[in-house]
Amino acid sequence: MESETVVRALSALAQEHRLALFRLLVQAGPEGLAAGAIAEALGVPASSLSFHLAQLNNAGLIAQRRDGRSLIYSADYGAMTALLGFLMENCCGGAVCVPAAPCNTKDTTERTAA
Amino acid sequence: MESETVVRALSALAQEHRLALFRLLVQAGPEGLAAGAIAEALGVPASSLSFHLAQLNNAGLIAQRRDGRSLIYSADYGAMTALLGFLMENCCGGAVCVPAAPCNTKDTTERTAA
DNA sequence: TCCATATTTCGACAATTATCGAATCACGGA
DNA sequence: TCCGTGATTCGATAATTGTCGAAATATGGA
Repeated sequence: MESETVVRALSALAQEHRLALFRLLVQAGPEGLAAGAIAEALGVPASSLSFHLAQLNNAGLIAQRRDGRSLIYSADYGAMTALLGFLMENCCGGAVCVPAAPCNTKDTTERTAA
Repeated sequence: MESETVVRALSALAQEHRLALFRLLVQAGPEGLAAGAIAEALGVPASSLSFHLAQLNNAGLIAQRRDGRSLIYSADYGAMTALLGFLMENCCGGAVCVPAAPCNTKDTTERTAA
């Protein structure tokens, strides 16, 4: 995982609305939520939400799929796992002290084993 | 751990120089590094570095102590652990799937067990 | 085809952030 | 006390980010 990728992911999460949004999706599970439902849950105007969704999507933290007229967003657990792994990777002088795979979800992306 | 605290911590890490700086301190261990040594290692002007150190310090991610004329900075493993714990806390529908205590270091601050 | 709905893109503006030289502060040694 | 060094604060500037209404795009149904 590259440093630039990590910075983008951290930047994406480093904002009240987006942090709340991401956590909402994490809790919603793989089924995800429609953009409209998220906007209502967070009390954010649609255009603002769209901006934040784009940020998270660009950072690779969430996935997008279409269902009829709705766009469904869901958290990418694999990306989150990779991020946490990176942050821990040099903890205690280079030894990974915790298995960097918190959840037994089928990762949608690479696992960055190296 | 409050959402605002988390955002501040993530914001602090969401910057190339600060991410590199924090990781440098994490690798340096509890002994830490003097500001000057960090500036040289990262190739950043002293005043710029001071700004970034203040950000990380304000976010509670690093600790500061004085040794003669030098100010020594070191990573706060407890804060990092708390942050990772928060990010995982609602993973998989509310169950913490990994013990949120990656390292066997004596935490310098509170452990936020709750 | 035409309309209604779901969502994004555009555009303009306010607010925050990063940068870094110069000035200032803090400490130790002579 | 006075000087030198390590580090921070100040101040000005450039760049990035967040906000949200209005307009545009995409899709399904009549």
